[in-house]
Amino acid sequence: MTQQLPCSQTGGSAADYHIHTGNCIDILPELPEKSVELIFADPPYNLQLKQELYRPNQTLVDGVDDTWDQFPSFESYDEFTRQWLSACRRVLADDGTIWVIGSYHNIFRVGKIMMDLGYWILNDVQWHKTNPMPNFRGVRFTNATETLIWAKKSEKQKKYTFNHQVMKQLNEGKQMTSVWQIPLCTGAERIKDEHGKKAHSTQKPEALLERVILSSSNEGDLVLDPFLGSGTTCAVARKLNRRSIGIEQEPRYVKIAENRLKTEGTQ
Amino acid sequence: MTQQLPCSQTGGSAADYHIHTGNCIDILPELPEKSVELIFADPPYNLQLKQELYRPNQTLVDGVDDTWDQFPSFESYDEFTRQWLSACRRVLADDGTIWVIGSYHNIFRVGKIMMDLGYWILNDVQWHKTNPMPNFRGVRFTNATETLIWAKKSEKQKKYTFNHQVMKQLNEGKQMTSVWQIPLCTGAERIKDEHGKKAHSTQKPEALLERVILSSSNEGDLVLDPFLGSGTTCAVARKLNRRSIGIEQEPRYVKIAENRLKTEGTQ
DNA sequence: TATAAAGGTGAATCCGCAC
DNA sequence: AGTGCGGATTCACCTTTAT
Repeated sequence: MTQQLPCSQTGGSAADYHIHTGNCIDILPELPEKSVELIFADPPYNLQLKQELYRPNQTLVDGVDDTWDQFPSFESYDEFTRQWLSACRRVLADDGTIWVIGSYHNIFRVGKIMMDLGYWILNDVQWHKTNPMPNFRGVRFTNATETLIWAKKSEKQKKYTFNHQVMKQLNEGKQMTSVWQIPLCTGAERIKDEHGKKAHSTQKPEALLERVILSSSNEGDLVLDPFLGSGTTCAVARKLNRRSIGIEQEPRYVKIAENRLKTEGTQ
Repeated sequence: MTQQLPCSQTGGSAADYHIHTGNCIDILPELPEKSVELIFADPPYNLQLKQELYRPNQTLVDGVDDTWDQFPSFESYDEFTRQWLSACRRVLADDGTIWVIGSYHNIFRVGKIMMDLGYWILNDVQWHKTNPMPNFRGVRFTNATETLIWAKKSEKQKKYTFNHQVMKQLNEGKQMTSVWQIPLCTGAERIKDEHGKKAHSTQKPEALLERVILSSSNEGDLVLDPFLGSGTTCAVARKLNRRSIGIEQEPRYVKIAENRLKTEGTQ
């Protein structure tokens, strides 16, 4: 079934990747049930954009609609969140886990909906940015973290992958905690466009994905990213000998990701 | 109106405190509207601990099994949360702010409801515990944080207190970030009962409250804690010359708090 | 008295399999 | 679903006891 969808793919090795162009809410139902061992999701939290794209009854929003209550963007964002999280839960294997990253703008809504859908939280990991953007006006605390929710599919789920010893080794022989000190993705790792500007506004550091993938999947496992963006998940998955599927709606990001994987693959 | 409620109180100074015995959902409606400059709330987390946990040396972990932390369902917890947060919003001054602390068990639900009620999040501060309890079985990451949501009353609110320079001074001259490294409340600071056991299962460190109160209130301001517990908020508020109101449902905790304030007051 | 060793403990959603 | 058993599993800090 996957092959019927428009996608770029490699073939043959234990680190194959597929990239699908489109909305994950449309594409995920075409993937086989329970076929994915690990999901990493970095969903958008641009409420304004989402309000333009979705509403609870699935129709497109065009202009002012006075049937909205006082929190239209929250409601539409919640509906969007419920849909992609539900679609992810269908393709997640019964012994799989999911990671979702977000900031205080969206992570509370996302976490609440994950709980409502039956996901069972294992940890809330804090990505502690060692070089955060300062709050120039001094009106708040410098926002130095993003939150990753790590969850299994259900409360009753017995089996899931956690490579405790691998994490311990990455932490000087001591048990890894839920606080990960990792710098922002900058410098050579940050992908630039033809004008030298950053090609993607929220490119995640590979070090972050390395911890996610190493801790909660094994070699040969299939990893899914429903909001692939610049392709970090597929790139790190391949480096660590995991298979991967990426889904990305914006053709320009798909191009960036494909080029990144092609380039890095020849290195 | 406050005086008509059963409460213990001091009189006269800029650091007066009042402690009310009862459920904050019942008591808050009796307090004047918009009368409080700062709220710190440490509500039940609804931990849902379902079994006993032993350390590797076979000793039993003294978990939080208090009945006040038990809720029959997410829905009932959400309804409870909506009620106390609404009641708090009524008594909060139009230029005031609120802090709510929680863990991954509850903070996503709390944050979502805060947003729905119109609160506008300023920061999600991470209390990074320097000495957390390890994950003894090695099946998850050591849970090393609790989350504090700091919010103003509404998106449109222009004024609120943030003592940027005070925070900067507490951080070696550098802008304070949203990650606070503070140890657990242990040792002499931890209040013990007559048997030498911890008097409250979730007593917060004074260092945490100091940052909260110093950053977002001024001397003479009125601080409210709707879940006073062992009285840390009132104790720190008095030390920092803030007036305070504490509400606590459990008579045994009220006694502890009153005794703590009486004792410390004579020092 | 000083130093070392031993013991206690913290908001925790903490095992997996065979029978 | 309940029981029993083999096996893997812990960090920082404070207090108490021992040398």
